Amino acid sequence: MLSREALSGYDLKGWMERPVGFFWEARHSQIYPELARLEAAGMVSHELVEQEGRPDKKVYEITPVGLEALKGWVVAPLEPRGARDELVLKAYSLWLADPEKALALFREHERLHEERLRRYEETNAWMEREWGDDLDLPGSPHFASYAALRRGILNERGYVEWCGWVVNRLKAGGGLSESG
Amino acid sequence: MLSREALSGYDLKGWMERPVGFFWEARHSQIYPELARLEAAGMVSHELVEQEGRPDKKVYEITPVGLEALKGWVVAPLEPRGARDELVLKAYSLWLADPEKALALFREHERLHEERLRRYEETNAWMEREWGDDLDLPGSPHFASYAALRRGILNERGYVEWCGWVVNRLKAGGGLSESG
DNA sequence: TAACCCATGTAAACGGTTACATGATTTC
DNA sequence: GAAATCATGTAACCGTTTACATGGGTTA
Repeated sequence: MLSREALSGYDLKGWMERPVGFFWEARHSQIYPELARLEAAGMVSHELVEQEGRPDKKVYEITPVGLEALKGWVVAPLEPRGARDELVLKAYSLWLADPEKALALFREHERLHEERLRRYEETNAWMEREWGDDLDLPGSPHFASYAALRRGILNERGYVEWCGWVVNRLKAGGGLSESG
Repeated sequence: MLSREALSGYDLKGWMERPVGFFWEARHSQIYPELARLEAAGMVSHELVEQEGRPDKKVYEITPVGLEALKGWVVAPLEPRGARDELVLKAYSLWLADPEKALALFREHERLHEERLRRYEETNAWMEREWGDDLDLPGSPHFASYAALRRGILNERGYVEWCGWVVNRLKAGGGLSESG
């Protein structure tokens, strides 16, 4: 985020909510110590900006050292972490569940992911309208934002489809495995 | 897992690798203390099984108390955690990357997820062949395993598609945002 | 004889969350 | 008068990972 523009800890927290929150999140209690740590490592530096009518803020920018480190990290090899999705974990124990309650749970999550998908697709449309040709240029930050969003959309689509599938099976469902 | 059959810590570790590892993972260093904790809480109990030619083992089974707790947990509400996918995080900084190296990274992950997808689909075919009609019964553990696997498949499909999309953009890519 | 499987644990470190803590300004 | 926004931090806790630790049996 700091490679795109200079931001305060509070700004970073805000970015975490909307565009970046689609694929990463962090609380302010993680952000502030991390900024201090990065500054001690020479990756970022800050400037105190005095404001009127609101608290002063520390605006951070990335240093040349930090930028080089970031560039290295981007293309560094990465072994994919094993997935950890609690709803899928619940699905694995679904055979033990009260069918009514299970149905409600999966319907709720279907709705939730449909809502997310809708928001992502709105953002997608906004990006295409607003940023147009930049989205074809891999050297543009707009392209990078768009790429991250695309992943979110495909993920949510799959999730909605899956929840729908589970809901249908539960609705049709023949009760327990042996009894009628 | 213990609600399906009685297992040792080592067995649980094994299950984590193949069928369960598709959606959850845990190291043995987490499993053993957790079993002890669950036993202290009355959720599971163990029996020492002596073996010849190999170390003795502790076989754990779920208690009635544990089973009730599990049934409650399955249908308990769950607020979805924000996604944390490091490759998507890298994608967000892709505009800073050496295009050659970025291409290699995403090609590698495309391959990796294609491979996973293939394995999942093989397992899927195996389940349909082997378990047949059980897969329609929400009260059957086979149905639950199948449901969890379905999520993995949809996820991998989306991932492969996304990596392919990024690779294509990088191949076509017009270099930096302003220069030629 | 080296590597791998079976089998079970502990200790230190790390990343992240929740809760604690403060306080002025603006909006409802 | 209450709630939300702006703004920054710390402390305790918790789940997880990495590394440490042991040791017999089997397979290549």
